[in-house]
Amino acid sequence: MTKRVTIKDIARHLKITPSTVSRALAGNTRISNGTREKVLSAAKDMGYEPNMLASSLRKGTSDVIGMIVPGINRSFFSNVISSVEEELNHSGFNLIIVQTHENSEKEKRAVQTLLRNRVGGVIISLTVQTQDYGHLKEIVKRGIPLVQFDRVNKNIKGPKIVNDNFNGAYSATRHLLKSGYKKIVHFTGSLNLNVYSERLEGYKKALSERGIEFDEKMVFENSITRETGKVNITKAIKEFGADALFSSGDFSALGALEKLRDMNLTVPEQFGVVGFANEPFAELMEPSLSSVDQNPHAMGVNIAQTLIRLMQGESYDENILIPVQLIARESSLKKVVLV
Amino acid sequence: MTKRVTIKDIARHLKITPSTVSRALAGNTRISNGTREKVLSAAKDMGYEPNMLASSLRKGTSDVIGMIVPGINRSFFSNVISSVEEELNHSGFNLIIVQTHENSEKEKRAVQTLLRNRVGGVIISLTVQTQDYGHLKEIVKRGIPLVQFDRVNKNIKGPKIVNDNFNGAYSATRHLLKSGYKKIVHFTGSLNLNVYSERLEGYKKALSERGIEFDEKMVFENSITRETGKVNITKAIKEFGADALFSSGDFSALGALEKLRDMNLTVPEQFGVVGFANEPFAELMEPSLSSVDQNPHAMGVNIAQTLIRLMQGESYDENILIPVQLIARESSLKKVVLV
DNA sequence: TTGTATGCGTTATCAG
DNA sequence: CTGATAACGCATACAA
Repeated sequence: MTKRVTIKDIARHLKITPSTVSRALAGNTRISNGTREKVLSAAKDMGYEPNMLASSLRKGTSDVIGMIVPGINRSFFSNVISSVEEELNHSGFNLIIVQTHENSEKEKRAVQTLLRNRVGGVIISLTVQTQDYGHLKEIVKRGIPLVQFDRVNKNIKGPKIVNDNFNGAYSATRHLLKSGYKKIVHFTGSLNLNVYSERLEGYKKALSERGIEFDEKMVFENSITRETGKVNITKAIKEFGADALFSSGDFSALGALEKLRDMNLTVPEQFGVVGFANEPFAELMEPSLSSVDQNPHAMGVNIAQTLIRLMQGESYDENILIPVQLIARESSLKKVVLV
Repeated sequence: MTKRVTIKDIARHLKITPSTVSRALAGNTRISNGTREKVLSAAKDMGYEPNMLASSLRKGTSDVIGMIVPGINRSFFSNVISSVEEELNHSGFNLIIVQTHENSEKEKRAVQTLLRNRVGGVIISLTVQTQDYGHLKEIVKRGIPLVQFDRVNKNIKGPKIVNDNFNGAYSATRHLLKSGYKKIVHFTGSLNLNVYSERLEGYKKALSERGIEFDEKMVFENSITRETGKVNITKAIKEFGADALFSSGDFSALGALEKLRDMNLTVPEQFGVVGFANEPFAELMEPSLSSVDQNPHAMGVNIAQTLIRLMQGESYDENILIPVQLIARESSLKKVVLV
C-alpha cells in the first residue's frame, strides 16, 4: 500500500508550486513549454495518478455518467449500453450502469446514489412500475443533464430518445395482413408505458386501414413474458379464433410459438407470428421468428451525443425518433399477397 | 439549479457545529438522542443529500465497487453482474460496470479510471488478450481489494473465483462417450486463458478414461464464435471423421449445428453436440443444445461476499470453485449406453 | 456529548 | 507565466 503521489509531491520535487503543476497537468492554461514538459515527465516518473474525487469535488462536476436501465440482460438494453459507452469513452467520459430490475424503489435509490456521487449526467429508461417522477424532477432541478430513452415520461423536461414504435407496429401488423392473416391479436406490456401504447396505435392503424374493426378484447395487456404468452395464445385462439399474433415483445412471441407447437398448429401455415425487439434467439428458432429490430446501436450513439451536447450547455428539449426495421422471417411468411 | 445543502447549512440552521451534524448523520458515534433526531429531521426538511465525493476524499475510500468484464451481452456475465450487484447493494455498496470488449488496452484504461475515482474495490474478469498484468499488480499494490473471477491470473495475489471447468468439460465429454459417439472434437478459445485450458484437461481425462488416445489436432483453438464454429466443423468431419463435438462455448456449437444442418447430417442421430455456458438460446434451438451451465448466480453471490470480506480486512488468498452442471438436451441424446 | 482545528487533493482567483 | 491563498464538503484527532 504505497503512499499516493499527489500534485504537491510533484511540486515539491520540482521546487515549484502545486498550482503550476495543476495547470501543467490540465494542459489548457497558459504555461511555458519547459515547465510543462518537466511536470509531465516528473508525473510519469513518480507514478502520479490524478484523484478524480478531489478534482470533481473542486470542480463541482465529474466525468462519470450514470445510466439507469430496467435490466442489462435484454438484448436491446445491453446493445444500447454498449453503444452509449463506446461513444462516451471517445469523448473522455466514463459510464456507470445501474439496474432497476423493473423496481421503482430501486430506481429511486439509483438516482439518489448517482446524485450523491455527483455524476456529470444521467441517462435513464424507466421501469414499468414508475408512477411518481419526483426523482427525475430532482435531477433536472439540480441542473444535471438528463437524457431519457425508450421508456420515457413526456412531462419531464429534456431530450427523449425513443424508437418509432408506432411505425414499427404498423409495419408488423400490415405485414401480417398482407400475408393473408385475418384475425390478429396483440400482446402488449403495460399501456402506461409510452413504448407499448405507441405500438398499440400502430397496430390499430394497420387494422383500420384494411377496414377491420378494432376489438379491444383482442389486446392482451401485461402479456409480455414467455409464460403469459403461452396462456394468452390459447385464450386468443379459443375465444376469438385468432390466426395471427403481433406481440410487442419477443419473449411472449416465443411462448406463443411453443404453445402453438403443443397445439399442433403449424407456423406460418395456420398461424402467423411477429414479435418486437429482435432478440438474438429470434433468428435461431424453428421456425425463425419475425420481429421488429429496434436499432439499438443508432439509439445508443444518439443518446451519448445528445447527452454530451447537453453537458456542453446546449440546453434543448427535443424528441428524437429512432427508426425501426421489420425483419420478416419464417413465422409470418405464409404467402405474399399484393395489395 | 438549486444551491446544494451541506452539513454546514444544517449546522448553521440548528446553531451547532458541522462536526456534530456530521457525527449525527454518520450515526455510529457517541451523540445525544436529542441532537441526533433534530439533525436528521432538519436534514430531511432541508433536502440534504450527502456529497459522497467529499466523504470519499476525506475517508480515502468509497462505497463504489468497480467491475470490469469483457462484455455484458453474454448471458454468463450479465447474470453474474446481476447477482453481484444485488448482493453488494444489500451491504450498502454500489456497482460500476465497465466493459473491455476483449481489448486489453481498454482493460488497462478501465483499471486506471477506477483507480482515479478511488473505488473501494475491484472485480475483474480478464480479456483474451491480456498478457501484461501490471494494472492488476497496481491495484494490489495500492491496497485496494481485488477479486478475480472466471478468467483469472494465478500469479496475482488475492481471491480467484472460477467455475469447476475441469469437471464440467469432463462430464460433457463423458456424456458424449456414454451416448455412443466415438470421434469427439473439441472447440476452444485461447488456451492462454485458464477457463479454456482447464476445460481441455477435462476433455482429455474423459477420453483417456475410455482408453481413447488424445489427438491434439482434434482440438480447434480460437474457435469459439459462430463463424469459426461453421468453418471448423466442416474441417473436423472431413479430416477426422468426427461424429461429435464438445465446444467450450455455445456460440461455436450453434455455428456447428447450423452447418451440420446444411450438410444434411442429423443431430443427434449422426452427430452429437455439447456446448458450454448454457446461453438462453440453447434450449430454444431445434434440436435443443446440450450445454454446461455455469451457475452464474452462485458465482456472483460468492464474488460479492468475498469482496466484502476483503474490504473488512479479512485478507486471504483463496481459490473458490463454483460447481457447474451438464444440461443434457436433444443435441447429444442419441441413446443411453450404460457403462 | 459537543466544539475546535485541520486536512483529504485539487483547482480557481487574484496577485505579481 | 508563476506563486500564494482559499475553498469544494466532509470526517477525525484532540480538547473541553
